[in-house]
Amino acid sequence: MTLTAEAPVRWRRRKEARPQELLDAALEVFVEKGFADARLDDIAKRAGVSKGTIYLYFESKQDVFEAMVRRLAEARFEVASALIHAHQGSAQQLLTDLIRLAGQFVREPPYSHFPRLIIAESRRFPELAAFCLRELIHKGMTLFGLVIAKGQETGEFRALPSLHMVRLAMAPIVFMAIFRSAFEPHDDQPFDVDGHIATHLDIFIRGLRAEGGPA
Amino acid sequence: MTLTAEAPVRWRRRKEARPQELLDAALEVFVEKGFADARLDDIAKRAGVSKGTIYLYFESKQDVFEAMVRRLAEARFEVASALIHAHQGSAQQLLTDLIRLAGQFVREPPYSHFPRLIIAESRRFPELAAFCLRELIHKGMTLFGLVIAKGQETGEFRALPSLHMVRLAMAPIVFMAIFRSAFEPHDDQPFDVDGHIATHLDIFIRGLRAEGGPA
Amino acid sequence: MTLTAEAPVRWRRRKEARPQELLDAALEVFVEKGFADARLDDIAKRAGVSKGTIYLYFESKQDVFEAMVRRLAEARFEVASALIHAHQGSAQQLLTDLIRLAGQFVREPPYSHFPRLIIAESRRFPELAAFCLRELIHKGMTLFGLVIAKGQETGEFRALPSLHMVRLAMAPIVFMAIFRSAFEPHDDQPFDVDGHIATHLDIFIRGLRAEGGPA
Amino acid sequence: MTLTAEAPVRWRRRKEARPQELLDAALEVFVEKGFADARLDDIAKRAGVSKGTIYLYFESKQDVFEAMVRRLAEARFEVASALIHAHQGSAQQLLTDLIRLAGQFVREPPYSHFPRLIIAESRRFPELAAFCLRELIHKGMTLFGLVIAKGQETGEFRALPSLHMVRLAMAPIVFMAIFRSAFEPHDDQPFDVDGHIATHLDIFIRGLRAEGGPA
DNA sequence: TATGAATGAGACTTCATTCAT
DNA sequence: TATGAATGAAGTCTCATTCAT
Repeated sequence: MTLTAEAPVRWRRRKEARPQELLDAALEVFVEKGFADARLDDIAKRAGVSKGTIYLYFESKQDVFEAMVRRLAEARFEVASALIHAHQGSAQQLLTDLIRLAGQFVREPPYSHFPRLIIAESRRFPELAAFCLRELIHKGMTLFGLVIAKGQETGEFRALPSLHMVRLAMAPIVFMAIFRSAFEPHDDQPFDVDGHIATHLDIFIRGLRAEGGPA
Repeated sequence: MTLTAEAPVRWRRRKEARPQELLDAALEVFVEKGFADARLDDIAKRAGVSKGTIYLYFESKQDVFEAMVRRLAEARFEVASALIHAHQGSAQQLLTDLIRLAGQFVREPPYSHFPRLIIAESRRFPELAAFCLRELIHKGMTLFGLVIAKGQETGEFRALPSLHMVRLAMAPIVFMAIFRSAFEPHDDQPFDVDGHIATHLDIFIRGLRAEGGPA
Repeated sequence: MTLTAEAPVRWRRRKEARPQELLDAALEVFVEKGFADARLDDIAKRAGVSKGTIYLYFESKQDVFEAMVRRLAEARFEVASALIHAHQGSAQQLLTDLIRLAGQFVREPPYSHFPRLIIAESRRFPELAAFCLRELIHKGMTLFGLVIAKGQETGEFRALPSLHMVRLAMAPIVFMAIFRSAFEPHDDQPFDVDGHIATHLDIFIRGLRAEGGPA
Repeated sequence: MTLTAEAPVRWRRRKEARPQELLDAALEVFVEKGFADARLDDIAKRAGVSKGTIYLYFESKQDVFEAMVRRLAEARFEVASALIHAHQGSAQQLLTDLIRLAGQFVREPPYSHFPRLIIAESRRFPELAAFCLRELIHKGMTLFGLVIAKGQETGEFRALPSLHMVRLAMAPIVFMAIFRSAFEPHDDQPFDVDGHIATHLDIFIRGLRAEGGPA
C-alpha cells in the first residue's frame, strides 16, 4: 500500500515478461526468415534488448526456436481442446465446427506461417518434430477421432477406417496453411479461405455421410 | 582401338554427365540436410569430385539447388502430363487415376521428401517458389481442372467451384507427402499410403458425385 | 536486546568481512580454474553474494586476483619470517627447519596450488609477478641467505656462492609444489612429500657441509 | 627432370610445411600470451596465412596448442634419449652430462618458457598434462633412474631412494626454467644459469657420493 | 550496501567462394 | 576440365562490467 511497494513490482514484471517478449519477436523473425537465416540480432532488436540478453533466458538459438514453437503450439491446442470438449450437437455439426476452428488457427500471420515453419525445420529439430507430432497432431487427431466415432455410433457417418477419415478431414486445412505460406505471394489471386473450407465441408461431409443415416 | 582413342570418349561422356551426377548428389544431400545445412563438400564428395568442380557447372549453392529442383520438377510433370493426356474413360475414372499417379510420385525417397523441401525453402527462394507454382502446381491444377470440367459436363460431378475442387482433390496427397517426410520417423506406426489414398478417393468422389448423375 | 539492536552490529561485521570472504572464494575458484577460466559469477556465488557486489570492493577481476595473491603471500611470509627470526641453534638445524617449514606451506590445498597459479599468471600480471618476486621470493631468499651466511661463518658450510646455495635449497620445495599441483592427478602414485623433503635435506646438507667443519 | 615437374613439388611442400609453420607461430604466441590470451588471428598473421587456414590443419585452438606441445616435447625428448643412450663413462660423469643437457634445453627462448607454459595450462589441458607426465617426465625420470642405479651398482652413489634422487637431480633445472620465465624480467640481475647448474652439480653430486666409494 | 538484469565488445569457428596450379 | 588450399565475411555465444532499483 506504500508508494515504494510498487516500484519493484513493475521491475519484476518486466523480468517475467522478457521471455514472452523475446518469443514474440522470435516468432516474427523465424517466420520471416526461417531458422537458419534468422539473426539473433534481429530478434533482440525487435524485442528492444541487446543480443546478450537473449542468453539470460535461453540456452541457444535452438532453444529459442523450440520454446517459441512449444508455447504457441500448446496455446493453440488448449483453445481447441476446450472448445471441443464443451461442444454439444450432432457429430456432423461438431465436425464442421472443428474444421472451421482449425481454419481459424491458420488464417492470420504470423501464425498462418507456423505449419510451414515446423515442417521446414522438422529435420533439423527431430525432438521438436516429435513434440509436435505428439502434442499437437496426435492430440488433435484424437479429438477428431472422437467426433468421427460419435458420428459412426449415431449412424451419421459411414464405417470407414477412422484414422484415414481423421487425416482426410484435416488435410485440406493443413494444405491450405502451407500452400498459402509458401506460394500465395506468387499467386495471381488471393486464396479464398472461406470458399476452400466451405467446399471441403460440403464434399467431405457428404462423402462421409451414411446413406440411410439420420441426417 | 588404341589405348588413347577411347580416353577422350569416356572423358567427353563424363563431362556431359557431370552436372547430372552433381544434381543427383545434391538431391540426396539437400533432402537430408535442408539447404542451409547442406555442405558443398558433401555434395562434391558424393559426386566423386572436388568442391571446386561444382563451380565449373553452377554459379553458386543457390544455383545448384534451383537447378536440382527444376530438373526434378520438370521430369515429374512431363510424366504426369503425358499419362494424363493419353487417358480415356469416365471423368470419375480419370480423376481416380490422376490422384493415384500423384500418390506414386511421393512414395519413394528421395523424391518423397521433395514437397517438404520445396515448402521449406520457399521463402529463401522466391523465384523457385514462383517457378514451382507456375510450372508444377498451376499446370497440375490445370490438368485436374480439365478432368473436373469434363465430369461436370457429363453430369458426373456436382457444380461446385472448380478451383476448390481441384485443390481438394490434391490436398490429401500433398498432405501425405509432407506429413510422412516430416513426421513419419517419429510416428509409432507407418503411414498406410494405399489406405489413405483409397479412403480419399472413396470419400472425395462420393462427395463430388451429382445425385442423379450417370454413375 | 531488541531485535533491531543487533542487526547493525551483525551488518557492520558483515561489511568488514566481505572482502575477506570474497578473497577466500576467489582463491578457490582461481586455483581451480585459473584466471581466464574463473567466472566472477562463481566467485560471487561461493561468497554468497551477487556478482555486482564484487565491484563494490574491487575494481576488476584483475584487482580481485591481485588482492587475493597479496593477502595470502603476505600472510604466509609473516608466519615464516616470525618463526625464522625466533630460531636458535646450529645453522644446519636452522636450515633444516626452514626447509621443512617451506614444505608445510605447500602441503594442503588450496594453498598447495598457489605457486603454480602465480607462475601461470606471471605474464598476465607483470606487476604481481614483480610483487611476488620482491615481497615473497627475495625476502625468503634473504632469510635463507642469513642462515647460509651463518653456517659459513661457523664453518659448517662450504664457501660456495650464496645466491646459488639459497636457490638450490628452495628449488626442491618449489618443484614439489608445482609438480604436485600440475601432475599429481595424473600420476599413478601419490607424491611422497616427507620422503622428498627428507632426501633433499640428506643430500643437500651433506653436499653443503664443509669437510673439516664442526658438525 | 622437366621444368614443370618441380612446380607441384614446391606447391606440395608448402602444404606439408604449413602445419609446422603454424605450430612455430603458435609457439611464439602461446609463450608470449598464454593459451587464453593468445589470438588465432595473431598466430595466423605470424604464419602468414588467414585465420581460416588454421582450421584446415587443426580442429580447434586447443588442438593447435596440444599439437605444438607434443611436437616440441617429443623432439626434445628424442635428442635427450639419443645422447644418453650413447654415453660412456662413470655414473657421476653421466649424471653431470645429463643435468647439463637438461639445462641446455631451457636456456633460450622460446623454449625456455615451455615448462612454465605447460605448468600454467596443466589444469585446462588434463590430457596434455597426462601426456607430458607420461612422455616427458616419466621417460626423463627413467633415464635419470638408469644413471642413478648404475652409480649405486658401482658404489659411486649412496643407497638412497631412487625416485627421490631422480627428482632432486631434476628439480633445480625445472626450478630455474620456471623461475626465469616468470620472474627474470622483474629481477635486478640476470640469472646465472651456468653458476646455478655448476653449484647444483657440486652440491648434489657431493651429497650423493658414497663415503668409501671408488671416486 | 546490495542486487541482478542488461550490455556489447570480442573470440572462435564455419563454409561458400576463389584461384593458382 | 579439375583440384584443393586458401580466404574472409559473418554468426553464435561468452562474460566482465555497468547501473537502475
